[in-house]
Amino acid sequence: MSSASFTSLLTSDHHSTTTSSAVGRGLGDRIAQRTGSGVPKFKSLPPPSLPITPPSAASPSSWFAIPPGLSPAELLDSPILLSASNILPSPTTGTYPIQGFGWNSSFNTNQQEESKLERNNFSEFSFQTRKPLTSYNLGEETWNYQQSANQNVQSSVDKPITKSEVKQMQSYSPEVAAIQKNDQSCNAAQIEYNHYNQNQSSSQNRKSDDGYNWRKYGQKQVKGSENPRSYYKCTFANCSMKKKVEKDLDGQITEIVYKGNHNHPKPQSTRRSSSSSSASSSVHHQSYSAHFNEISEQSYGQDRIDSSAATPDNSTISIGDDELEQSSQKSRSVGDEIDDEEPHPKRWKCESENDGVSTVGSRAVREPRVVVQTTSDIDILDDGYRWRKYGQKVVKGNPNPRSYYKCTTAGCPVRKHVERASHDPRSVITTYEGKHNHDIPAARGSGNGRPSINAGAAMATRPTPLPNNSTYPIPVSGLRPSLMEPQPGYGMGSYGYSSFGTYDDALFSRAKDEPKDDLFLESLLC
DNA sequence: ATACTTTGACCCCGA
DNA sequence: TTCGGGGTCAAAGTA
Repeated sequence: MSSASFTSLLTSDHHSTTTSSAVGRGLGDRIAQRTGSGVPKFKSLPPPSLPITPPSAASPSSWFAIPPGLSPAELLDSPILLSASNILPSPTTGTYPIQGFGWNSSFNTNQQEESKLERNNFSEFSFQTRKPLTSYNLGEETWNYQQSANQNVQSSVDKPITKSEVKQMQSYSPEVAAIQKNDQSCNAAQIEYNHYNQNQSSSQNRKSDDGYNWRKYGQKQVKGSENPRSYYKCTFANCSMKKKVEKDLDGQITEIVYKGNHNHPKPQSTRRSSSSSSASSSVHHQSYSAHFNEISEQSYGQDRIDSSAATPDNSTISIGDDELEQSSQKSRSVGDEIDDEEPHPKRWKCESENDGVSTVGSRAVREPRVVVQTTSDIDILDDGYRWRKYGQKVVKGNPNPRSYYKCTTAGCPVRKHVERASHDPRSVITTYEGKHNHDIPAARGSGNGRPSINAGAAMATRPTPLPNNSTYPIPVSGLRPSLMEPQPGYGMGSYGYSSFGTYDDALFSRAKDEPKDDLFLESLLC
């Protein structure tokens, strides 16, 4: 949970043994062993990921941009996999998008490819490299980090991670588990979407198959969208978990927003999926689903449920299985229906505000935006301060909701709001109001300021503080504020920035929208 | 009879 | 202060 743990994990490339040693023969060790380097566990872990693009809607090209002459198989072995293009910060948290490591290919994969996937557990990482990797060179330090991530992922590809390894990691490395938690929440949320869609299309089930029982308590037509929004509460006694689901006119989910936390284990399924086609995929899915545990465990999982049958020992592994399996099944089953013609990628978002890890990405229409809001509504967001979300609204002239945050430090007047730009849905504008009258708070449970992966790179790209009430649309990509170390005095100013759904988008949007930081831009484009 | 969904109305909060 | 809209309630409807 602690951001410091996050930091340490991600900066421990060459020191990973300090933590991995405790993991025993866990994933980290094995990867480190194979790579000869440490394992930044967070990124080396199987990608959490969301992006289970419904094949029926998503163009493969939206996930794969395989250079001419290269085959997917070659790409699997290519070090450019999981490039920075996949690592996109959240507009609010600035944290890396889990979907950057998306499993898209996994879920878009046909059965022929499946054997490969089974051999290479992590071959389902997203290949969302729409532009040459060089475009994403954000500077040496950042790049090094990415390389490190790539290496580790590559290593993962080389050797599947076993369920036991996953469990070991979870058991012995709480930091990893904490990080994974966020990832999985996103992953699982996306999975849920697919699962949901699957059931919708097949049986018109109205119940979402995230493993929990939900009671619909309202539906509303929200402004700025033709899609009705349904409100659900978890039916478990005293559980505060809610979710909002928006569907388009076709009944496809376009957005899922989770809020709160389940205060109970996921109810045990009373109907296990017995889909035959996925024994194998289930196996390989176990590997990564188990990596990213808690939220997913809380929020998503097995199919039909019986609330009364909740089990405390609710294995993440088993939880993930059905969803992954089924989403995978669906992907396979409709793989031929992939729509290459979707002209306008639609945003999706997955974030766990509570833990400061979120994802933002671009995907094809019909993929839901998935947001996970945990109960505290307080978090260390992108800038190192703690924010309490106090509102959200769709404002006039912009169909996109604006999140409103207050700094949680007593007496501090600073507020900010975040919204996706109406003129360019790929960009998110954060506007700060006021000045912090205090230093950046220490991260919870740690002496460090906030989640940080690469302080050096972060500092090199950190936006210049702006005057009050500023709106400063610059891409978060590369800035990765949440990865930045606190800087004395930084918090005394205010600034804003915007982020973009895809790395390449960010680059070009930045070029267009943010001409101020030429050096930064150059570093991106060189 | 029970469980769940639908839907109109109301409340609250932020613009 | 007003207004609009998101979120919620709860009665009615449905399976």
